Amino acid sequence: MTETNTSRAREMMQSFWRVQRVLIRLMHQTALQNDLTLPQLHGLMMLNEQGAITQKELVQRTRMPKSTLSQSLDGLVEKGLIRRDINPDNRREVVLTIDQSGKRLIEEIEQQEEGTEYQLNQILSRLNQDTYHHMLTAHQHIADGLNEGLTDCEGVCRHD
Amino acid sequence: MTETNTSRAREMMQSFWRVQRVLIRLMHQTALQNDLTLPQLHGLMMLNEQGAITQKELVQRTRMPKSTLSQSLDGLVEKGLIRRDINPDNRREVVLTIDQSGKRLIEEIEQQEEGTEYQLNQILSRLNQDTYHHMLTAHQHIADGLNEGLTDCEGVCRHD
DNA sequence: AAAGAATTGTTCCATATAGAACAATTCGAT
DNA sequence: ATCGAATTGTTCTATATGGAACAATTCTTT
Repeated sequence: MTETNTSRAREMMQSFWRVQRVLIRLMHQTALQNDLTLPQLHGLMMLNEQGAITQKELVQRTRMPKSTLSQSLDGLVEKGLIRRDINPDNRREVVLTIDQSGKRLIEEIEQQEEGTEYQLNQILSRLNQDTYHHMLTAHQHIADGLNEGLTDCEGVCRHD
Repeated sequence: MTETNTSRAREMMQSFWRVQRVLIRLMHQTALQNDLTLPQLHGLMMLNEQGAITQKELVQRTRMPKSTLSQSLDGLVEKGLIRRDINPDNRREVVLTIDQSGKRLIEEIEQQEEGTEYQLNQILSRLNQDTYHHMLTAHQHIADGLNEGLTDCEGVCRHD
């Protein structure tokens, strides 16, 4: 045992912070270069993968506050990158659909060599399988653990 | 090979995002409960470990923008948690020192059972050594890789 | 020693962010 | 059918954040 377990938290937070700050800065930069905000980029990427989903779902996936999301989407709609349609079966719900131009933009962003995504792929490709997968596993555990702590039962605690 | 390597970036970003959002939210909460902002908490914790350091150093360690830091410190000084002294040997530099009350506050925060640190330790203690260390290693690689990309030579590229 | 460059912090400002109040719709119970 | 509760999004507002201009000091060159 080379170190006490009692302050893994500290070490881990710092480790996380280091990556986090840089990552955010880069993403932000990438976003700006493409005339988007960070939440917009994040949302658009998620939409690109998921196809048509409701705003509620997008909130759950991205874990952004719904107000932030709602406002970000305005910009995306204005630019014609996505569509906001009311679900006729439940008119409270807004269904988000990515447009062709949106898909194209994401593709471009992926290809930009100065872009975060490209750079990250370079870096990650030098990481060995084990390390990479352990990292993902660890993240999963941590995210799950922390979410439990929040006692947020969204979509889980259904009372019948 | 279960998956293509080409889009690790995507996967990794999402993984990171998941943890990040929750972590920030919790830290923020912890900060608020102790009447601090997030940068203040971050700075104070760092100071607690490092002892007396200059603002410049703190910027480097936390990777916060100096403006954010400068403003956050105001609050900490007002509360008497830290001291800002001018370095007589270089009067541009401000030396930050944590006060007894600051140390005490950090200790309290560490102990708070609802606090992020406590919760994180709980979660992390359930993670096996390998996974944990791989994660740290991966983070290190990523942070280093990304920082290179920024071509920021602060404190590195000294021309003699 | 004086002028210009570099370093270190601070202040100002525009933008991003997220909580809270609000509006619209649907669901459930009577 | 109607009222109240719950769900889903939007708008409003206060705060956090970070870039850029600025001020003070030190270093370098002549």
